[in-house]
Amino acid sequence: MSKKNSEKILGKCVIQEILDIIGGKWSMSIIFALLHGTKRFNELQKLVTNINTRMLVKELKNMEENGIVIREVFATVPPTVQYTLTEKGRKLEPSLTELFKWGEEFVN
Amino acid sequence: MSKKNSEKILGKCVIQEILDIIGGKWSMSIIFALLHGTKRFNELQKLVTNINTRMLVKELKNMEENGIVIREVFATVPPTVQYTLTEKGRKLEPSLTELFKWGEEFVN
DNA sequence: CTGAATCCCCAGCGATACTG
DNA sequence: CAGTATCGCTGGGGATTCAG
Repeated sequence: MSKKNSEKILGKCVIQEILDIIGGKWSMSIIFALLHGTKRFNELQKLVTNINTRMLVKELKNMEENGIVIREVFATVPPTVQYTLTEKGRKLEPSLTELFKWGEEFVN
Repeated sequence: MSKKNSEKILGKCVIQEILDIIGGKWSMSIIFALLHGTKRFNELQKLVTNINTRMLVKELKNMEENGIVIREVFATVPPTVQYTLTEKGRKLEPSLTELFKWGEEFVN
């Protein structure tokens, strides 16, 4: 990492903005779950261990506003809602992969 | 990312443990600052914009307990304390670099 | 099935003043 | 210089219930 970049990070606080988007307790887990493809609300709740309805709704809404996921509603009975990662969301995969590699090596 | 890995992440909540270590508001900024080498408490406070004494102390202590940084005290007058990234800490650089690349491309 | 609405709690964070 | 010690807040997060 160049010195120029580190100045940007610390000076303009890019990190803070990044954390606003994916720093939530469940954001990264949700993104992970969506990396394998579109999921329904229901499926996400099962995949992301211990998350409750309220937080899942909240994080998904937040992620939608930040252009990380796309929300598609189908007027069926019962209702069906699908969540899909956007390009912006999918491009987080390298970051998450690196973090995960680090976790595997050093956590515990 | 393999399906096997994603199960580990979501099932055993590795992400949560990672976020416990580097999910704090200032942790990543501090690590960034330390990537260029050992820094004194004083220097860190100048480099990490807008952080206050209490939080800097707290994060550094937390990072020390998690084996991210090493704290060295010199019995000089006035006192000198140096903080240095450990191997474990330095190996976070790829993750931070990826996150930063993403931020540069998509934030704003 | 997919949320919206409430209520509530506490941990994370900030500001400031003080000390060896 | 490098922290401690207090005080206070606010908002992130949890549990639960209701609704279309």
